[in-house]
Amino acid sequence: MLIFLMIQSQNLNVAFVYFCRLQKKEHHYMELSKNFEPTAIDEKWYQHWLDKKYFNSKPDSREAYTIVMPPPNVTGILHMGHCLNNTIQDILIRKARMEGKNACWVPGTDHASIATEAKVVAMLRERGISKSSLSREEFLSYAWEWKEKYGGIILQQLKKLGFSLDWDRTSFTMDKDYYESVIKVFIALHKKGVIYRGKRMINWDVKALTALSDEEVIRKETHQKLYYLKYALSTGETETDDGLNTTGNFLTIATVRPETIMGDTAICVHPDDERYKDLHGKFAIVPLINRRIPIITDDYVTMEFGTGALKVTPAHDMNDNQLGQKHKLEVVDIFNEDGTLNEAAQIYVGEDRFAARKKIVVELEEKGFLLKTEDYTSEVGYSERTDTVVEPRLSLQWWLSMKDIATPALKTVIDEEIKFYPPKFRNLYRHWMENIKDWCISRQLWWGHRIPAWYDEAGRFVVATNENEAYDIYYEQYGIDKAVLKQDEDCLDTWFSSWLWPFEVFKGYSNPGNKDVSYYYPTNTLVTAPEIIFFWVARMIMAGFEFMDKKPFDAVYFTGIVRDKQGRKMSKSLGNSPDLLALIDKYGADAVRFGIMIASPAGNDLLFDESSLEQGRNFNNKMWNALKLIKMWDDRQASSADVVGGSFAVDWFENRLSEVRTEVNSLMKQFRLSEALKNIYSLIWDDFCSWYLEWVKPGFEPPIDAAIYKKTIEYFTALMELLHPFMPFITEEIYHLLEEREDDICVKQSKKEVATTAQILQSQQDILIKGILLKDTITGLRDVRNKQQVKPKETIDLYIDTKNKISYDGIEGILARQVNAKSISYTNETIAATISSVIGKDKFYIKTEQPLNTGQQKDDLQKELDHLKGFLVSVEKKLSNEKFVQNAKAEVLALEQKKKSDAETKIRVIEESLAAL
RNA sequence: GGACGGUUAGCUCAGUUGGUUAGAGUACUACGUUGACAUCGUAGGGGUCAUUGGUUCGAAUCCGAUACCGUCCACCA
Repeated sequence: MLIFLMIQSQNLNVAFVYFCRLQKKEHHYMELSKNFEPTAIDEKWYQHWLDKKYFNSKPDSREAYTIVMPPPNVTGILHMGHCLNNTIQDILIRKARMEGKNACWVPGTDHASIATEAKVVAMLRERGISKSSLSREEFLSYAWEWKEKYGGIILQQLKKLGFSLDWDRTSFTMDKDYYESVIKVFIALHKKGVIYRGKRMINWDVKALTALSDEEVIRKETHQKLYYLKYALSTGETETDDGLNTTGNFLTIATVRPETIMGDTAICVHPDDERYKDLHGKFAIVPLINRRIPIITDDYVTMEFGTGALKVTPAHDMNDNQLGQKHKLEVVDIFNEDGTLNEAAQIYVGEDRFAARKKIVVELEEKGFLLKTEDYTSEVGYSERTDTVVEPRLSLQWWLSMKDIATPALKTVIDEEIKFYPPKFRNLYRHWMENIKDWCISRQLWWGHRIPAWYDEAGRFVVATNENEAYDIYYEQYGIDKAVLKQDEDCLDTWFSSWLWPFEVFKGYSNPGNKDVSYYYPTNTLVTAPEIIFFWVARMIMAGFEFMDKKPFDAVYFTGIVRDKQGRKMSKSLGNSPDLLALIDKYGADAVRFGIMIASPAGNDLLFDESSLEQGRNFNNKMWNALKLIKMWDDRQASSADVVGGSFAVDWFENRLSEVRTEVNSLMKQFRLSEALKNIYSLIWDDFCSWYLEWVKPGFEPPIDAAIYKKTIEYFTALMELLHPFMPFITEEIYHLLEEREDDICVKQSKKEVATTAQILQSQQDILIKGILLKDTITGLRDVRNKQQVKPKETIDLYIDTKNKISYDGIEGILARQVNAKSISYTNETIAATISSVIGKDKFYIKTEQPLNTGQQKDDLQKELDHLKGFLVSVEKKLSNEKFVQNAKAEVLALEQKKKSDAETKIRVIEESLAAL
């Protein structure tokens, strides 16, 4: 229609030009989809980056920036924890890469002995094969088969999120070299005398049939019953007196584990407990099995708990065991390794411990030994891997003495040579390290690093790299050459291999001093979950000092725990973990990365909510549409006329950009990534899209100024660079769509920021301040229009009453356009028949065609007047306070005085307006 | 039982050495679709900063106590 009219008016030339622009617009519109469509774009760029080998790192003259990825279990599938963890690492790595560092991020997997062995056993069971029917070699070949098939799944899934890992360096804790290093480490520590064998109380997993370290035991509040049992008192007075005759009197004890009474070898009371004073040194008789046991005293016993009498079962309780050692008690082990009762129990032999508990309670009650039962809640240990109740058990295991190894590792964190973020974890670390216990490193499993110890038939053993060496050492040590040696069946705790990770991925132990390890080690940052601070972080620090003589990393960033909307920890058993791959399909990788980062405050847990992913997707679309807008502008017909004051917009944005860039850099140095992202988000959405683009947007008719167009492309590019570490795919795509480019944003070197916040020049400050004035004025006038129901399309005439006309220099054009004013003029007098409003210190009159609603205006002005008067009172109160004037700093005082005079000016202006109405 | 952390808008969080009558995102409300975007725009409402006592001219901020929540550690059967 417009074109038709133009032709009608014989303005043929203009019409023709306009028609061409329309065509061009149409063309661009077809080129770019309505919204950002991530799937194909993500795949395209990831492949491109791989083809270009951008993620591959080799030692060179640049500074290295190294991160070793915490290796996920080979059994793992991608979950929210991985996503959060690795997104953070990717952001740090990509940022470093763009800052000109040689960024190296090493991927890999952990063999996870218990978890993997459980998976393999389950797989075999499905095929109808039991583990016990297989030889070690047969089982391991199934396990490797399983690993080859499923062990890489998680790494493939990580690629979907765009992680810039150096895939050529992919490591596995059971790679040949790695395996050999673990064995060598064992031998070295054994030689040093810190690895030893010992029969001790350990946490036993009756399902996995293996020892667990303390850290692998999860304590959970558990509802139980406390049984009060009567033990008959024996007439016999001495140790040798074997009479089972009873005095007819009883002693009552309280226990939650009645099935262990067959293992009782004493009853213990507090020496000061008046109730039992006459029983010291006497004997009691265990119900049902009639074993006579001594009554001993120890101040370990709490008089107030239960009856104040404790049954002592040294084989089945950590504390009882210690008591037993102290008092040299007999140890009666009544359980098999699978948690069933053995011959020593005499009764219920072969029954499971919990089945036996039920039955024995019934029998005790029937025979009159059960006095009463109470409900009781206490913490019970469960196996982290199999979730069965852990059985304390005496067992011969391999141990690593920790005291000496821990010393330098503690010091380095206390001295902040290794920094923890957030720092609160330092205390936790210190406490654990100061109270460190020896580490049980053997596991009764096949999948893992086999303990390099060989035994003869007499139980004597040697530690050696291989069988031949074992025979040599054995001969040397015992002078026997005809012995038959058998290797230990057990393997090492998984963490005994992963504590070498930061240097062994560079073959730092197997090939000491090689080029890679000297270049990349110590690594820069470790990003991990606080749950494994003891399992892994602490031990890596120890290994670093023990084997490399250097700390493994400069900083540790502990991520939060990912929780669901209700604050519950995400877990498989709760089923509240979303399907990450489905989310990536739905929202795209960038949106997932955005969503998880924006919701992840530094040092806090992350409450995952899909709505933050939606926010990420919307952000993608916003940027996509900004791109479409810019592509519609045509720079070829540019004039140099600055029709709408675009040059102010250009200057202003330049300064905003540099301001935010400085802020972002500073936040990222402090690992405040979520806040950095918020700043970038707001810079793009608010400052760039909502303000800048609107300010430079050409009208329908005039083309955009060539210089402004060029600047706009430059700014958009800079924004994409800033955002790239967080959202790599869309930024790379837009980078290439903005202009024809040879290079990629992925490896683009960002400008070095020289200025710090303090160094921002006064002229820059002035521009930023003017920007604030402009925005406030626009917002204020739009508010007035809204309240007065002036239709958006309706133009106004604007009159400004200001003492400082110069402050509107260069922004009048933008202001007029943004508030749809057809004219702006200055005045010192009240303009009749207008809407008046006070914004900042200036007064505005708006002339419209609309009938005026003076009531509404009066209300608004009155409201503001009340607020200002209240404000003024508080300021005056402060200023009339002598002590304040005496004590406050000069700046503060000046500020208060300025506040006062500003408020007074505004009040006067508003009062004038009110009077005029 | 011990240690540490937290409590700010309906929700998720900022708030730098005490100094505008406390900010953001999201949710909410009103208005608005002709050309980047309704997955959007414009504007708005919303908080006794957990409670309480103190220090100070001045406290969300520093100190003490209380309550609640969380995490870790610990041997009360």
